[in-house]
Amino acid sequence: MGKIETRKKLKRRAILDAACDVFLVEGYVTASMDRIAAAAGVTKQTVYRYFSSKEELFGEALKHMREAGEEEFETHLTNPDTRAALLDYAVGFIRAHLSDSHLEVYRLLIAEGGKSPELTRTFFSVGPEDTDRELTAFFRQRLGVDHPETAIRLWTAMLLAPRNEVLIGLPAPSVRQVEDHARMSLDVLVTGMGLEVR
Amino acid sequence: MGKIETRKKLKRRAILDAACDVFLVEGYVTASMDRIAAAAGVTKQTVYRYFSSKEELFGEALKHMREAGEEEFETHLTNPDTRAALLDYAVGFIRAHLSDSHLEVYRLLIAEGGKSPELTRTFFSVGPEDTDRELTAFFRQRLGVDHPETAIRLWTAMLLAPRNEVLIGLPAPSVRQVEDHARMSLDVLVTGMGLEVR
DNA sequence: AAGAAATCATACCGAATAGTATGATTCTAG
DNA sequence: CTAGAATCATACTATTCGGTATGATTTCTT
Repeated sequence: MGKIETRKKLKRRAILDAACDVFLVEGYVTASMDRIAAAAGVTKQTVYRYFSSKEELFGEALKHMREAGEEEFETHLTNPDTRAALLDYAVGFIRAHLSDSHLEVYRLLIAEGGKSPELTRTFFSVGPEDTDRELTAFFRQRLGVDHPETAIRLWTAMLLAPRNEVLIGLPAPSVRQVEDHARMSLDVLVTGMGLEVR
Repeated sequence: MGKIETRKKLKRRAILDAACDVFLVEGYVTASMDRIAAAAGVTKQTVYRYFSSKEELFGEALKHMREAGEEEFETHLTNPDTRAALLDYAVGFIRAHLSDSHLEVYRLLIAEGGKSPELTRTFFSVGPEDTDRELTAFFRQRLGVDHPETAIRLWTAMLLAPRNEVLIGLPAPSVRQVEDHARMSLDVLVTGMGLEVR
């Protein structure tokens, strides 16, 4: 019983997967429902049985991406060695933001975000919230910073430098360069903000 | 004599101006040659007399934007007060990158840059080069930093935080917030890198 | 096995678009 | 003033795309 239910869910997933692929590669405007249907191994009518319009499919595909793309580099924050915890977190953060999937999603959202800001806002407002909370707690408890928002903001900005460079066509940094950059950013943050890393 | 030459140049400029406007607002795919022609107060055939295809027009429009959008916040670097020079430079830098025109160009390039990386690369490789050279010289001469690349990279990254936030739909910072952010970034840089601001 | 739901294959509609064609009209050069 | 150009106005072609319609076929339920 309920066999058709699971089949339905599978079809839905297949369509969403295909939609993500096609949207990420081609962008919202260029991607066609025919191509998405073909990529899902499904007829266009089937696509329309699950999603009433291209716009709705796009929105659901974005949700799908977010759910699929959740990373957990905040686990590093449990390391008792404070400096190692921060360094590992930083490297994980940078690497995640340099991954193809992250870059593609970011490109897509920035591109389409000009016309529908709510979309961009809702997308970005959900993902990082947990991580942000954990990081804030870490700064408070382990570094003794009462209001760590500024420190986190500046640190994050420094960590995102490689991603922003890659976005404008510069070559991706090597593993070694990522580590160096993480170390450097952490040092500047710690010294610059007068933090005590015991 | 040569009256027709100037008329030709004016028409060309008018078309390029219109193309920039339309491309920036609608994006490459959505923008139509009909609308661009209309915005330029010109027939589509006239557009095609000057530019052989939409793609060529897009490339020329990008060049046009770059030439039109050159800012000179590096003039602040001549201020004999070192700290004031850096602070004014920072504020100018942030404000420029928060302007609508900058944001729009950035969005357009990031969006279209996924498919044609050379375009993005060439666009960004020309503009900031002068500014970068002056800033490098400043760090060397006035701050005594032999290899200021890292410092400049981290500083720039911090300064770009507001722009990246605006890009993902967060509200634009006030004038006061921009100044505070510039001050904070400068302090963290100076202290963090152990620079001597005399 | 039989009826119902989902899916397929295919064709179609209306709108939009890049690019071309043509003939009339305006502007410039000599 | 006149010849040649640039431009205009308009229409056309071929294609693409979002979305719908239809009738056949497969898949699940009972």
